[in-house]
Amino acid sequence: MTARVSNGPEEGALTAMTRTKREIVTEFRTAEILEAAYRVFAERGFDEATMAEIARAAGVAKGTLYLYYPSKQEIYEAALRQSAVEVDARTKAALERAAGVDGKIRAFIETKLRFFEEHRDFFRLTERAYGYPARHASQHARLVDELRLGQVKLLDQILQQAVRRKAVRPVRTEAAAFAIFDLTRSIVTQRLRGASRATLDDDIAFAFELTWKGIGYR
Amino acid sequence: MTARVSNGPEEGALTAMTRTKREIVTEFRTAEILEAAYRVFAERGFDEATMAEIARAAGVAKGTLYLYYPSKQEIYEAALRQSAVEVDARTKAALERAAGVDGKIRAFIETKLRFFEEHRDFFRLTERAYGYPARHASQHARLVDELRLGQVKLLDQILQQAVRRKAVRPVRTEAAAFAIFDLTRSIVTQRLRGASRATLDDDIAFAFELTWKGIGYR
Amino acid sequence: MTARVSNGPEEGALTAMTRTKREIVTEFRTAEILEAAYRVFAERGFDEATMAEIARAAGVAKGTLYLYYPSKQEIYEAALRQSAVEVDARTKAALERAAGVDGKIRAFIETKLRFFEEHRDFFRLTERAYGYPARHASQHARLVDELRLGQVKLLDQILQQAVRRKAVRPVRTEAAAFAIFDLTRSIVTQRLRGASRATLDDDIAFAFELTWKGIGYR
Amino acid sequence: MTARVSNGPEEGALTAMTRTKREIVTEFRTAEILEAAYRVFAERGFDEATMAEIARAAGVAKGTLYLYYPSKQEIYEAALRQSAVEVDARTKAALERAAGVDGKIRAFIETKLRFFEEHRDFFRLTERAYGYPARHASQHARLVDELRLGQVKLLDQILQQAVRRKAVRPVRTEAAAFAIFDLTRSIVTQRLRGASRATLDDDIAFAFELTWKGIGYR
DNA sequence: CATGAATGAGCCTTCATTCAT
DNA sequence: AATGAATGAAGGCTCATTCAT
Repeated sequence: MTARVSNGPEEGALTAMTRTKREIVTEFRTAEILEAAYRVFAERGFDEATMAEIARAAGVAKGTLYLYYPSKQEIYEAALRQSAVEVDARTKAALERAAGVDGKIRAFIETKLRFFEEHRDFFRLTERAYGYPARHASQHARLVDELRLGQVKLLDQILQQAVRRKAVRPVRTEAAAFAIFDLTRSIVTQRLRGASRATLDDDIAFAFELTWKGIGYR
Repeated sequence: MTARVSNGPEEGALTAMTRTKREIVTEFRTAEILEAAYRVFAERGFDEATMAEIARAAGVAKGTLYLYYPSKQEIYEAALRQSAVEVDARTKAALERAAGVDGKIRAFIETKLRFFEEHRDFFRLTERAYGYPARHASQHARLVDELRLGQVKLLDQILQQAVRRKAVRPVRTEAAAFAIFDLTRSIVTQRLRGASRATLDDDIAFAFELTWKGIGYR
Repeated sequence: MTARVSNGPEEGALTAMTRTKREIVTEFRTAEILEAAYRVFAERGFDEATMAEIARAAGVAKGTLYLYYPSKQEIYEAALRQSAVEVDARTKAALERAAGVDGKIRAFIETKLRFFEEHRDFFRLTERAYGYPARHASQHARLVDELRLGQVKLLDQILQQAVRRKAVRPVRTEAAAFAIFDLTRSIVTQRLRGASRATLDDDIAFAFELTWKGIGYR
Repeated sequence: MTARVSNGPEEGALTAMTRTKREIVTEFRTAEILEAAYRVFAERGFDEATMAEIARAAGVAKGTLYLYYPSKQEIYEAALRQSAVEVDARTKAALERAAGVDGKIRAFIETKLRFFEEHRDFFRLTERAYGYPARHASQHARLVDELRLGQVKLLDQILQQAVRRKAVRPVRTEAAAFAIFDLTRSIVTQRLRGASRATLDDDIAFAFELTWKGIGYR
């Protein structure tokens, strides 16, 4: 990650290389484990997933998992968080590129649908997270809500602006933001369960239209 | 299960009485267990719930649970199913009473919101069900989908009629039905998480308006 | 344990019998487990002892252990405590029976030596306890010290009386009590390690004489 | 281990120097590790101590420990042995300096009390060793007994001489040696547990007097 | 020589399910 | 029919030891 200028020609270079190598290996392992955990948690859910299975999926020994994460719970949260970060980044980028309130809302819907179309595990992971056992609720529920609220806020801000500019009717923006968020989830669910026979574009158009008319353009 | 041949008339009468008693007790126990399971599963989720806890909540011994249900899994499914039956019944009744497409859709939303407002456990139980481990997926996912589809179909039929009668624009009715179903879930979720500070009536109005405008009245 | 007077001749008797039976079984199991734990802990020490081994020694399944004790740690403490209680009881009884300061000190030594001669596991269990890991120190060390102090106090009281009556020279009684206690331990250790080829009576006489001369008879 | 044949004189010199360096480094590392192991084992006991902790305390990597010792067990034994060697050396020196049977016994007690007063870790390490798991008993118990016997023999020889010279009554010398050894331990234990409020000199005097009267001077 | 990442055996504990009473 | 004691499989986690760099 960080380039280092060394004075001594060999020793410096060696040290630099060693460090970099280690960092690379660590990053690689971390990513590998997360990727595996990702798949396993999506497939099984938190409780049914076993560390043995995650290890197997990651191609490492059980003990190795604990070199990178202190507990099953933390692997889970890391996987969840990483997923969220990726979605968030994509969504934000898409929203910035898009013009107009309608453009932004459509972009939101489209990004989500396209993203989850390719990353089904991700969606299942998130989806499971909502109905999580109460025992870990304090840590867990907070995280899930946080991630969800991040997304909702993006929409909320757009809607607030839209209301101020009278681009839509004076709707309760936060509630509407939640609604749009969940409606998008709804469409994704249908697609992933194979319930929707429509094309992706059709589903995007459908979701947008429903939303756009719902919140009342002028 | 086992047929019993009785010789005398009195013994027969006795058997009949006994049977009836048994049946009553059985029904009573079954209901008691289900009610307990219901609360516990809603509180803990499937994996975190223990048979011991359910037994305690039901006021019976652990072994007794197995006299009425063959496994934890089946208790869970029975609880889920019973919940669904109750919601279904309420919804159907409300839909019958309501007049007009708009009236029926509003009734659908209202029924759900009011019902879950009072039966939070029920909602949590259902909500958890969506993210259920894949191990039991074959049995379980099918059940959850079935329950969900039952509700969606009610909406779908209303929408189909509405489209035919040109009361709404020609939307893809099934997809719209799913959307309305999930939008309702969304509002309930917000209310139950304490996120919505609006009155129940406001939320009902909000959800209906969004939907109604969304599917495009004329 | 507690007798119950029942009014109904049969039902009462049945209930009473059932209760008693259960209590007996519970007591039996508890004793059985403790006895096994006792042997295993004496043989292996706390850390090297496994629950599996204790279960095997007790003739029950691993899970059964947890029906009677909440953790390995608690089994250990219970074993230790029971041992201590037994020794204490014996010692106290012997001290009461004995006459005179010299008689009581001799009785203390004799009781210990005879008891440990027959209950070697017990001694090893206690002996191990002194060098116990610091992790559990708070709970554990306190218990061990408590047990030890109980014994030392018995001796201390005798010595105090003896000093007051000028039966021995004005020695620091508590320190002397500790010394007598540990000297007894010392002799036991030698016997148990097979280092002493003397008869039990000889060892008792030897220990007493050393002590008695040490604290200074007149 | 492996002999190396050197061709040129310079290379030989270099090798010699390298060897010396290596030996120095090896000695240094060995001492460093032992010193660390020493502290950690005293603090935690054998089982609770981890190789990682010892490595950290020694300022080396875990793997390095295995370059100097083949196993945890052997590090433990080496630490124990080294401690014993130090005590033995001190004791022998003190005994040689002291005159008369009484002087020697007093010297024995004094040396031990003073030494442990400053090296509490050492005492705890030794103390723990007595209650060691039987699994490694063959190797371990033998070592502990050996160390203990070494000390006891020193006392035994003094006592034998004293008996021969009729400086004390004709007591069983080995048993008395054990007793003196354990009585010293007892006093140390009391001091280290903070139970004794007496000065070091008082405790030395107390222990000596008890012993000296016990074995019966004339 | 030194390192520390990787390994995997092993342990405590939980809990669904069974079965004798 | 009801009980709850007993079972034992399974899982998260630790840590001594190895080995590629």
